[in-house]
Amino acid sequence: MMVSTKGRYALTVMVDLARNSGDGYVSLADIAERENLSMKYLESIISMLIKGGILQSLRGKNGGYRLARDPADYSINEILLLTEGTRAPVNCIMQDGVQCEKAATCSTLPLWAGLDRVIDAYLSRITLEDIITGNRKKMLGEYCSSCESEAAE
Amino acid sequence: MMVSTKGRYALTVMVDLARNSGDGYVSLADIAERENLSMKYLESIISMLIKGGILQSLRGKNGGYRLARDPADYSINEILLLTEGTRAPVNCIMQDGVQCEKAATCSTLPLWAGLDRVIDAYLSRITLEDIITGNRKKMLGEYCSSCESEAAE
DNA sequence: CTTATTCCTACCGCGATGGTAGGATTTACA
DNA sequence: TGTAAATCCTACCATCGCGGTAGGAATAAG
Repeated sequence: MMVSTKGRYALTVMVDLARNSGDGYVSLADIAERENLSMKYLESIISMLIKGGILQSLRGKNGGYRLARDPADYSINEILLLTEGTRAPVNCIMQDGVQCEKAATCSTLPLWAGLDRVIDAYLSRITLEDIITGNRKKMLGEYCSSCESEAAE
Repeated sequence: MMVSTKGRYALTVMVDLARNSGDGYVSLADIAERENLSMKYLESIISMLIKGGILQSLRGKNGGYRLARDPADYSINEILLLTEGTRAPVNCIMQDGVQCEKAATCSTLPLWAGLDRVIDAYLSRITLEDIITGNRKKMLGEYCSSCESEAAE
C-alpha cells in the first residue's frame, strides 16, 4: 500500500521543474543538488518521464529538462502511473480491463475496485499546479467540515 | 501502491469465517481447501490475525478459528492494518505522528497526507458485513451519480 | 576540439514477498 | 490411556523489486 521513492522522486522532479522553469532547460545536476537526491538514481527516474512524454529534454551543453505542458495540465495520477507502472491496489484489478477468472464470484473484488476508484478520483483531481501553489484545501479538505468546497467539479 | 497477498488473503479468511460460522470453530484445512490457498501460508497470516485479537482459536481436535466479533464490527482498515503493518502510502507519513525533518517545507507532503486520508476514510467505512452481503452501492457507489447515498456518515 | 550534458546498459546489495518443512503442543474422544 | 486432529512455533528459502552505482557512448554549444 505504498508509493515507492520512484513515484515520490518523480513528483519532486516535476515540482522542481515547475518552480524553476522559465530560464530554458534545467540540468539534472541542478535538480539533484537542489533536492538533495542521488543524481544517478534521479536520472533513471527522469528517463521514465521522458519516455512517457511528460518531460522534454535537450542533450549536449546547456541541455537539460523542462515540462512539456502547463503545470495545471498534469494530474498527479498521470505522473505516478509512469513510475509506479500501475495504480491498482491489488493485481486482480487490471488496468486494461482483463480480470482474473474468479472475478464473477469473488466477493472481495468490489472492495478493491471501490478502493481503486477512490484513489483514482483523488489523484486525478489534484494537479501539479495545486502542489506548487500549496492548495491545501483541495488536497486535505475533502473530509474537513470547516472547509467550504471550492472545486464543485 | 499495492495491497499484498497477505492483506488480500487475510480478508478472504475473514469473509470465509463470517460465511461459515455458527457451527463452532472452522479448521485451517477447511478454509484453505474452500479458498484454494496454501494451508501453510494461510497459517502464518492467520497467526497475525490471532495476535491482533480479531480472531479466536481453539487448539486440538475439533479446534480451529472463529471471528471474535460480529462481522459488522470489523472495518476493512482494521483487518488490513494487521497484515500490511501500515496503511500510509508513503513512509514520510508516520502513523504515530512523527514526521520527517523536512515536513515543514515539503510541498508534496499535503498530497500524501490527503491521499492517506482518502484511503483511510474509505477502508474505515466499509465493514466485513458489507462484503458478505455484497453491498455494492456502499463499496462502488461513492462516485456513482445514479446512486442515492445511503450512508450519510 | 573541448566541455557539458543527456542517454544507455549493466551491475549489485538488501529486504520483503510468497511460500515450504518439520516438529512441539494441545485437545477430543474412543 | 492412547491416538488422531488440530493449532502453534521456528527455521529456511527462492525470487523479485527497490534503491542505487558505474562507466561509457552520443550529442550539442562555444
